[in-house]
Amino acid sequence: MGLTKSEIFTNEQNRLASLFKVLGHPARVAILQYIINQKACICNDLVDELGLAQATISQHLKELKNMGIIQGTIEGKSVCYCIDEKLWKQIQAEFNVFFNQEVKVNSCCP
Amino acid sequence: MGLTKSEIFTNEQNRLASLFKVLGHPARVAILQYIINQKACICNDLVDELGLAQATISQHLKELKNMGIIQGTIEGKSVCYCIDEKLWKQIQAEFNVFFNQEVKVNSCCP
DNA sequence: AATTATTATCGTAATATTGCGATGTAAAGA
DNA sequence: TCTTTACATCGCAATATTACGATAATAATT
Repeated sequence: MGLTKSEIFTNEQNRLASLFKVLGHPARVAILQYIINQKACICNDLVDELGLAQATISQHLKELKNMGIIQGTIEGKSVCYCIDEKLWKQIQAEFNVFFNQEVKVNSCCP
Repeated sequence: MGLTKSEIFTNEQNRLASLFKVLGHPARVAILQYIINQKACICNDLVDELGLAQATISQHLKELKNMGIIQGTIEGKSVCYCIDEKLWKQIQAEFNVFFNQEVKVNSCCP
């Protein structure tokens, strides 16, 4: 046990869940907000900005990269991160499809 | 370690992350879709519908209830679950605020 | 070439999550 | 009352996540 039974769910359910999951940590929310709001491309600044160790930040960045939400470009000895705006908008759209499902009226609901 | 350092993040960041987190499991996505799409109020049917043990379903329902996304009404010996539509729309709005932040243009981004 | 700066990765400890059997509880029905 | 049904909760095992120090890798700087 302790292992999610992905095989019993639909691809859509697994996809949605993994998108939600990667956003389900305050450090990753903070990292995204920071990258979105900086004009310049930040990288190591995240370590100073958030109060987490460099290894920890790097790990969170990796998860965001794995989902394709951010991209990292090497610039000399540092790395510049930015949002993949296309995917960003697409995720929003996928979430809205989920939320916009018409909720059927149930007798027991107030 | 192994403990999320909530205290270093803003309330908004922690709030968003916990909303995303509760949706970040395919069983909970499936449960929500099922409740949304049933006209009648379902309860134990979830155990048959998804391939998970009753104890497991009950635990996922509890997490959704704790976030206020669903409500359970006792009806005889069963429980009728439904979406809290008001909160449902509010969560969607909170997500959209997050996604609609203007992404600043970065020199390094393609 | 040696040093420094920036990031990634590895290994590991602490904690959280997932899943389920067993058991408890409360209402309905026999 | 006894049994059945429908859930909730407890306790546990397996696995995942979070965090960080140490170290490796790479590029700039001296």
